[in-house]
Amino acid sequence: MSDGPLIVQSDKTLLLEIDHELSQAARSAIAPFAELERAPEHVHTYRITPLALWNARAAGHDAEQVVDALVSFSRYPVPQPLLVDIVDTMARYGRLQLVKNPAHGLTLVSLDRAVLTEVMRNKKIAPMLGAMVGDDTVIVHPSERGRLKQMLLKVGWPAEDFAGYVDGEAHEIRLDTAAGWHLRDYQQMAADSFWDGGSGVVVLPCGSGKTIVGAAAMARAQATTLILVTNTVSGRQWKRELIARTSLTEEEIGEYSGEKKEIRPVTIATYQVITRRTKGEYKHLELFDSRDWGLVIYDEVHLLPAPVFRMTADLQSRRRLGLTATLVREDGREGDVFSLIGPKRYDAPWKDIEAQGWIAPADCVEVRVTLTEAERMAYAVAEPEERYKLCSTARTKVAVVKSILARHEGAQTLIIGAYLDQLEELGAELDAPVIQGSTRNKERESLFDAFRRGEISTLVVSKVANFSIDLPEASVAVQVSGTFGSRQEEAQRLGRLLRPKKDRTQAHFYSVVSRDTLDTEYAAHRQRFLAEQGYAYRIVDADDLLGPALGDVAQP
DNA sequence: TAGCCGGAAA
DNA sequence: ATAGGTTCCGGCTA
Repeated sequence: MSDGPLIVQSDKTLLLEIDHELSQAARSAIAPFAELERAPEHVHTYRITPLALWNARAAGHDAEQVVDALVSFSRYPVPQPLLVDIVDTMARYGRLQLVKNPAHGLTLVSLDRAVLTEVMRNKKIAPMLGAMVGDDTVIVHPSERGRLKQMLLKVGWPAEDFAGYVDGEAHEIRLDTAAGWHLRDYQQMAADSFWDGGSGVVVLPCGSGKTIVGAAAMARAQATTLILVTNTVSGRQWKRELIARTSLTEEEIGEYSGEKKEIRPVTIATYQVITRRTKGEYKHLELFDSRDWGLVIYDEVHLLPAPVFRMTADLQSRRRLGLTATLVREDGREGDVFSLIGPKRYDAPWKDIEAQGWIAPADCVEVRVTLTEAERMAYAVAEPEERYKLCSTARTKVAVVKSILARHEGAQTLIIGAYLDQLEELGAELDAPVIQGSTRNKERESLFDAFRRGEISTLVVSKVANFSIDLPEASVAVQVSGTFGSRQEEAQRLGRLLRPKKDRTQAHFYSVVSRDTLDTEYAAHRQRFLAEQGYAYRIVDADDLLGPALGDVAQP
């Protein structure tokens, strides 16, 4: 095709022309194996990475499909060396296999003698391996299963793990569908492809019911389950949901958190509490050994802290399910998620779930604010480490936030920011309560409840809202500042709005950004993940907010 | 003695 | 690279 939307370059970047009529089709064709790097107005840049290719491979795509996607949407002839490289890279996945050998236990097998020899010679890998048995098989110490996979990925020969899992202690868990609900198609598919794959990650948008996918996995496993979550409040949401949707009762579910230390057939623990150390010793490792867990679920797997990676390396014989809305990590440890939790087993584009009506459509607007002369000058002379805070917390934003609120009078609105001073100021100006880290769990619950009941219409929240807090009624969010340029943060924040609304109306997400400053740069970086999911931000001048209603602003 | 609060740690 | 969130713990109050 000579007029396709895609330009394929030999440096492994793909340029996608957004205004082309086939751009959507091309986007979904390349999404399984390419990562979005830049998303300005007209041309988006994707990159083909080895990890993305291996994920595609684990998901059942073969090199032929990848090549076909590139060739059919490409405007110019696709560089032949790139195609060869894609075929070769994809062929690396699974050349080595971890297999349980009836006589020798865990083994690493390859029909390709040279590859096996190459990795056996590697100084870091050799100590994990035992004796050769036969031409193509080497013994692996079972305790090195996870670390070996990490290393093999690092040297470019990711192993496919066929060594299987222990069943764990049996425990009856059924989905309680009597109450007139059933698994949605994508939830069923996610649970099935996780189970068939053995271990791995399911990526679904915020608000699409990831907990239910976890419950479905538990019902498949029929075994005791350890669920790891980011904080106590989210753990309690899990518990409520499991009681409502499964045969599990209150007594069968334990909370292992800062406040309680219950260990039950299904135990929900916070990452914080298990990574807690006293005198350098991990205090709560007992949790992993206290029961013969058949399944470990990692909620918000994009936030998995380093010590949990280390512990997970020792849990390779247990089935592991990672759940997240945004697999991108800001620390570049995607490879460790791949080797220790498993490949991506299922993901659905946010826009597809939206089209099916399971999440609310969202209108994303970046509002550009012009700083006052004084603010601009303060920014100009500020030390580099002060600059971001200065521009993102500029007082001029307050009036803009007010005018946005005026436009959505009566809507349940969240004001989200990263700096507490700014949030306090906004709370005072808007006469709205502020929820931050120091807000006690009890008060949080009561404020969130009041918000859910509609008694409070505006809530100012700090990074506490980055985690899975369920606020189905929120339909407008105004972001006033963020952490660095965190893509997953932006996605989580938009995610607060995506539970479908009763009247099926759309959600509104505003990002208020100071013009001509770092704020704009970071905002652009944060938007990348959502841009990849097909959320097109409109940029609106703050002054225009005083003009015609936003919905009437002409599209560029 | 339970619950609340503020500070320290990682 | 920074600010902020989380948990734990010790002191205070009723």
